[in-house]
Amino acid sequence: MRVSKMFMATQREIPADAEIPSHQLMLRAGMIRKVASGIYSFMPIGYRVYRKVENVVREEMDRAGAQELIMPAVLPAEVYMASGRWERFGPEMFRLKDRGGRQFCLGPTHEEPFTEAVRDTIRSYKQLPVTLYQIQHKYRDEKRPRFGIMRCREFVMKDAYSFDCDEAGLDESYKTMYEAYNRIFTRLGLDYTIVDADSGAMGGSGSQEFMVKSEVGEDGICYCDACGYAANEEKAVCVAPDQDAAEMLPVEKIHTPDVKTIEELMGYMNCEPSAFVKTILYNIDGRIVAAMVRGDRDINETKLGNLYDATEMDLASFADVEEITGAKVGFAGPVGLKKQIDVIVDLEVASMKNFIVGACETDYHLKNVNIGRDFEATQIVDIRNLIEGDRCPKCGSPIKMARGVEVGHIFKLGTKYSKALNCIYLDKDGKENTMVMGCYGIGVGRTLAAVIEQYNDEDGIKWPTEIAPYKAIVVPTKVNDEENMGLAEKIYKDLADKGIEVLIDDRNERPGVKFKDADLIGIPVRITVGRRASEGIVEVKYRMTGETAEMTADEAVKVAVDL
RNA sequence: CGGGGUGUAGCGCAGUUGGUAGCGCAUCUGCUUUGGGAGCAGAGGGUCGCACGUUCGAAUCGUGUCACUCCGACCA
Repeated sequence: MRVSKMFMATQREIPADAEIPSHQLMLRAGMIRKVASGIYSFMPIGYRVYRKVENVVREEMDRAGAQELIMPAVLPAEVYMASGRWERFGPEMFRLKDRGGRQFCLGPTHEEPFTEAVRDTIRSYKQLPVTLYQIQHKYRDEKRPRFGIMRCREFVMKDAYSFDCDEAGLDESYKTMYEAYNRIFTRLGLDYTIVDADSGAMGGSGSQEFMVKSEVGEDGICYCDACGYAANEEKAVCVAPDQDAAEMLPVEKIHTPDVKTIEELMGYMNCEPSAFVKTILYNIDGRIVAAMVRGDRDINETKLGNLYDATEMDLASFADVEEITGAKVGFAGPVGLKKQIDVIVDLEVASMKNFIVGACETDYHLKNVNIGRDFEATQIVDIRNLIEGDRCPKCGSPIKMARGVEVGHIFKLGTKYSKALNCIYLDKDGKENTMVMGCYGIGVGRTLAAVIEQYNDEDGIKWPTEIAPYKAIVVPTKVNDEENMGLAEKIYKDLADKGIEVLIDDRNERPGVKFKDADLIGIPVRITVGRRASEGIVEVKYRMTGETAEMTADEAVKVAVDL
């Protein structure tokens, strides 16, 4: 490809609304264009890279025995109604109507259509197991699209679904995908971690996420260097501390006018935040629930929500809080609630004695409160976030925290969808059984962005060879000089003839401009034809390392071929 | 969903007390230049997000609306 003919416009200035390196660089390199919030076009350079990522994914899925097909992006409402997800997805689902008023949506994920397809095709255990996949656009009307292609409303996902006779089969299929994922992310050159994850809205018995460690990651990762434990913050298990052996003291009511936050209370009562227990009221699918964690801890809404199989949860409204506690917001506590509600107590709180809570009376707190004596817990469970330095649930060593970008997620779904959609097969005995499913996703665009996050410098992108848009770029420094340009053209032709993806920057621009562009779009090898063109000597520069070397044109061709 | 910010040329931005719009980069032409985003001279390009209002007159003031964006959505 000739750069002079290429549909590409690089930009010198950083677009104002791009926050993270991958987003800025993709815009500057002219790889993508925003069409609306969270909706992007891929321009030629960007699309080349995108297709390469897609192909790595495709090759490894095929190698693992999965079969590719494609489902529609536009799906009728009924497809999601049997599983209950038409309602459950809520406002995240893009919905539309056809001219006859029938309801459709843009598919946010495809468990249902895949399950239907298998249900309608497979009758016998002899046809199982099977793993199907597609690389298809997904649509989710995200609350907050962010970071360019990282979190989009329209995005491309490779989603695979496995169907097995039983749990043991699922374990096998899952393992096969697990291995395929490792090959994919390794081939893409990513530094990633596999963490235990919450199965969330997908349901099911277990799942793991493939996380690319990155400052800009939206997920918190907890990991242990000592034993290798790694989990998403949402899922990371907290260990119950030792029981406080102190004697129970008599409850005291303390006047605390206008003291509503833990911080104010600390100052007022001259105590550490760990002496308090905060009682937070949630509205979980219309039901008000109290959750209690130590004053300096954070409630893990995922863990709490899972107790109730929640679809929607939020903090209770002020009105609800006042009605239930009989006090203004800020004085909620487990003692003296005006209505009978569930009180979920964090494991850690259960080990505490004589703590301070809101009194359910405006301007008062209670001191020396104890579980069992002063109030009853509905459940004592782990509902807080793990924090750096907490004990590892596996080996007890201090836990470390990092941020990560979730590029892949694998789930053991079990029979959630197969049961709902009646996806059954006949076993050896001619008996009907429900298929056991797994599902496996990779965000193609997000993975691409994650690669850039890990491979860039102040000059631009440094593509790993596997997914570089072109392997090499030939840069003649003087396009009007016959000798110079002639040699450049020869190298270009040699490489092209050998099937190497190569660019020639034949623009009548100053060398500096060409170098800047080559660096920005991140071509792995640059072959500069310059001063020593008459001797047949060129300069080879490696984008990844910055190394340069002078060599003959033929040697340079060989370098690019051998890449 | 809550709060903030911003909408002026392809990109980044300026525009004073209201008087029909400017800078840098990019683009086009010419000459010079040619190893890290060149110089000079010239040129083209804007319903000032949209609507309504105030006014003799609105990019500027008011109201509404849309879009984009950031923070928060851990507060008891």
